[in-house]
Amino acid sequence: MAVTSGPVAASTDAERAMYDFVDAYDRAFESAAVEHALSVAQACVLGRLTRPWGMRELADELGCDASNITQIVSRLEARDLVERRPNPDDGRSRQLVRTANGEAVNVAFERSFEFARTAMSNLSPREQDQLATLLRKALGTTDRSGPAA
Amino acid sequence: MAVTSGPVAASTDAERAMYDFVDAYDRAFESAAVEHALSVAQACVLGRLTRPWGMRELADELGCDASNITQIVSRLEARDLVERRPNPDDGRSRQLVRTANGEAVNVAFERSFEFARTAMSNLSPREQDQLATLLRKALGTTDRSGPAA
DNA sequence: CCTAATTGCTTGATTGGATCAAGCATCACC
DNA sequence: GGTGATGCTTGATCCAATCAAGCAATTAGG
Repeated sequence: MAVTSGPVAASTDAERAMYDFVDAYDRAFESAAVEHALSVAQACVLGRLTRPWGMRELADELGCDASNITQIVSRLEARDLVERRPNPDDGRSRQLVRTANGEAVNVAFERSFEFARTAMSNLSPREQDQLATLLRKALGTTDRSGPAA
Repeated sequence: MAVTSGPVAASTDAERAMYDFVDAYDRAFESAAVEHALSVAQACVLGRLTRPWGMRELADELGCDASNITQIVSRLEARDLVERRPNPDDGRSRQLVRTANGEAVNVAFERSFEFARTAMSNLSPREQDQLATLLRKALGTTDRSGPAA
């Protein structure tokens, strides 16, 4: 059930478009993960390791318990996708990094997860900018990209 | 780990906006579910029952095994949120409906899940239309709302 | 220094979600 | 009315998530 979205009652047309979009995104993510024998959670973790991360740090980033990260990482480590290194500056902490194997799998995963690229390729550059601006505005985020008025 | 999105490598600015948006959506959904002691999967199922559904039908809709639905529904039923009725037209099938209780919880859940409404309220009506059009175009869906040339 | 509190991570237990194989009841078709 | 499909459930297994507890290393105070 990759799907969080649903036919929430009394939604406007714009809201419906949002649901459909998020739904498609989530399904595409899960499907790409499964292609490479990863769970969603594992793909999430693997994807963040563009630099060494501490376990605690990852737990905070992903908004879950540290012990959850422990077990997910243990499974990734058992498959030689990540490595727990000692942190030279703090004996309690670990530095989590991708192995060469993990790099390769992550690259393959990102290639499979073509949702974003496909979606964008359906839009002109100008439309892409518009979309980014609208999404950020909808989120209430200060738009860091737009020419904004 | 409500989050499927992640800092996927080499993403453009527009892709980043997408990730952030989906991430925010998913987190909001889960958070609203938890507020009402529902899991994401339970909220998903409960939310679809605007009419009676068969178990098989639900499984297809949500893209999972029928036995998965069985257990989720069993938990919802144990909490008196849904009811399994016999299908008068087919003795094998069930008609899954919300109880009065389930209706109330679902309404409360939808009220809590204000993400869509909040997001839209940050946009003018014209911008909402634009966003819907762009999202549908990005999905490659035939836009059913737009003036679309 | 040396203790005490804090911090980072792990373990164990428990719950829920997801999938698969198997089974049972009902239906549909011939 | 027997055979095969269909709808749902059960049982087993694995993973994700959370909580309580614990250990080790660090930090803070005396």
